[in-house]
Amino acid sequence: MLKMMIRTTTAATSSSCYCWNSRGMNCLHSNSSFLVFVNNYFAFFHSQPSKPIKSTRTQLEQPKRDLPKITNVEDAFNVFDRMLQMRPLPSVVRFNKFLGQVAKLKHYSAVISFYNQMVVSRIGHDVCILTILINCYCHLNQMGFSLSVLGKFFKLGLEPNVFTFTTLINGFLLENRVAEAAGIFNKMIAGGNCQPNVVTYGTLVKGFCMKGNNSAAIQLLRKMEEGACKPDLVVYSTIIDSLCKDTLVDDALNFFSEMMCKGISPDVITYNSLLNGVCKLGEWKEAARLLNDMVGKNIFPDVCTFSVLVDTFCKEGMAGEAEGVVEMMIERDIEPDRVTYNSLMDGYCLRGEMSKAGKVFKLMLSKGSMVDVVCCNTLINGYCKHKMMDEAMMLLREMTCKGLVPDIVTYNTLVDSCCKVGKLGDAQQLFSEMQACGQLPDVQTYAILLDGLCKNQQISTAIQLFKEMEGKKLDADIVIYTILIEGLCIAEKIESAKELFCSLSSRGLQPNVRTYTIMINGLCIGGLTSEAEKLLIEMEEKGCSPNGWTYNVIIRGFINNNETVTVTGLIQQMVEKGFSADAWTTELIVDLLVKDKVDPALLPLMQKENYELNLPQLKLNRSSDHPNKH
DNA sequence: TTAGGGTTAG
Repeated sequence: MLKMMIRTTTAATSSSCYCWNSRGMNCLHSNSSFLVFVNNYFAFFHSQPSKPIKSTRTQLEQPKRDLPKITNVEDAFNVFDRMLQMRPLPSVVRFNKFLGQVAKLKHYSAVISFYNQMVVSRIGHDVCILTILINCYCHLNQMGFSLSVLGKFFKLGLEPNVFTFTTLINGFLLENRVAEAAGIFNKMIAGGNCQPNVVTYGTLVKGFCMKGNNSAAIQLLRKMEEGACKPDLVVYSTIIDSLCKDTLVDDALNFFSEMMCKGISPDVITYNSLLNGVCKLGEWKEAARLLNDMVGKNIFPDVCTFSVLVDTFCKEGMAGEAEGVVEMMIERDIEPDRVTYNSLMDGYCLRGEMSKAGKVFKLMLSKGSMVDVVCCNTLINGYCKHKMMDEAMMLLREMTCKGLVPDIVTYNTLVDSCCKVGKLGDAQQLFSEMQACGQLPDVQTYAILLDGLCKNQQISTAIQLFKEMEGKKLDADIVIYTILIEGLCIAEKIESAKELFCSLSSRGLQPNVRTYTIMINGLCIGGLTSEAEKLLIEMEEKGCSPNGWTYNVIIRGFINNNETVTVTGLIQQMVEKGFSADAWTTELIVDLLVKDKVDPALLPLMQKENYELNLPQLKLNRSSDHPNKH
């Protein structure tokens, strides 16, 4: 079905020339576009032996296997039952191998249940089995149980090894507890018996990267260089990936060169990180170079490489090209996975082609267990963005029927859209429902609902909700306070808005350009134009430069308060700073000029900005400017 | 037999 869909669309688009430069960067000419490169690349790829990676792996892995292959949890239960019935019972090592396989399939709860049955059946423990158990609790975010297993080591007289400690470090990192992870690492270094190895270092490097602390990660890599445990491909790739995610692609490429100079060869994962980094920046030439480089090194793209390309094409609004990539994957017998299809679906959503997005979703449904919460969220987000609330709500109900648990993203998306279409009751109902289902609202959920309430003139309910949020020990950030200040201004409670604004510094919060602009707008609405003007100066002094929206707001404020004397100076300031009046402000200014209420010296300024001084024309041009656009 | 890196959604 998808192939048919793909063929229909690509036929219409593949002959066109494309400019890949929606972000204004490194555009290739249409005749040498990245798309042409990708096509050439795949032509090369087609000439290569079929399925190079898959066949090699199978040949290598087959003879090693001494347990029946377990592909799902049902297999695991059957195999375990058979093992328990064997006499004599299989060795602990065999049970370990079995549990290791099940853990690799991410059936962590099943592993714990098997372990408990092993205890009942008096099958012995060893360091390995307890480490597997710790790993399972870690992945289930139950560090408390992981630590109690560690206690078991001492009770049984077993000594945790480097695997055990590395697993614990990883567990803390999974819970974002980097300091505790680093604590174990430091104890290992200080202890002497069990020194960290390259995997331990790699785990901690990942932890620092997760926290966005690239410099700590790099420092650790440098420390490794000084010692006996040298950084390997994984350590370098982790740092390269993190730098790419922070858009520091040049730094990432420097590490890439450094790594190769040390004789460490990159693999498909390293290239995928770099490719993703350059694609996100729109650096197509670099992307093409990297793909060429991979080919030159006989590194074959995998499903993730293709998914990055699909996602990039989709984000650029080139769903047709993304379909082409999916088709190439299918032709190459590389099965697109849920990430690939999800990106494609998102691409259709972005273009408003919701029926095509729905078709991809159905295709995924037909492939068994491919649909997960993320896929549902993507489609729900698409429906919401196009105000198809009924379809979005229907999908939420379908998710539950299919046993998928809607997460915080699902609810935040839906609550936000209900607020935006004015269905506040539905938004509040979803807010209650999510809590009843055990999904605790986060700061973003509160921000969404508070914004909805404030924009719909329900300030007292908003304040009540804000208090509820404080009671839950959720830290309100500047976004929350800005929403409340705006709500108070909308409710014409300017004094309360001012009070809240003034209290920000004592709460350790710094107003941003949005906060200042909203407060300036509120002051103008309340007729307090001189205070608004003071605030405009103050924000500049405090290092928060006003933007175009700020100037438009204050200029309109002065005009609406019939204080036209100051307007000329403000317009001059705005133009000097490279901002311009939006259609709404322009209309007000032109009106003043027509009525001869402002300095005619404004005329050249307005002409400088190329405004047509013609009212009907202005009305036609009037855009629906929104604060968020600035 | 046990531990670390890459692609998707608000």
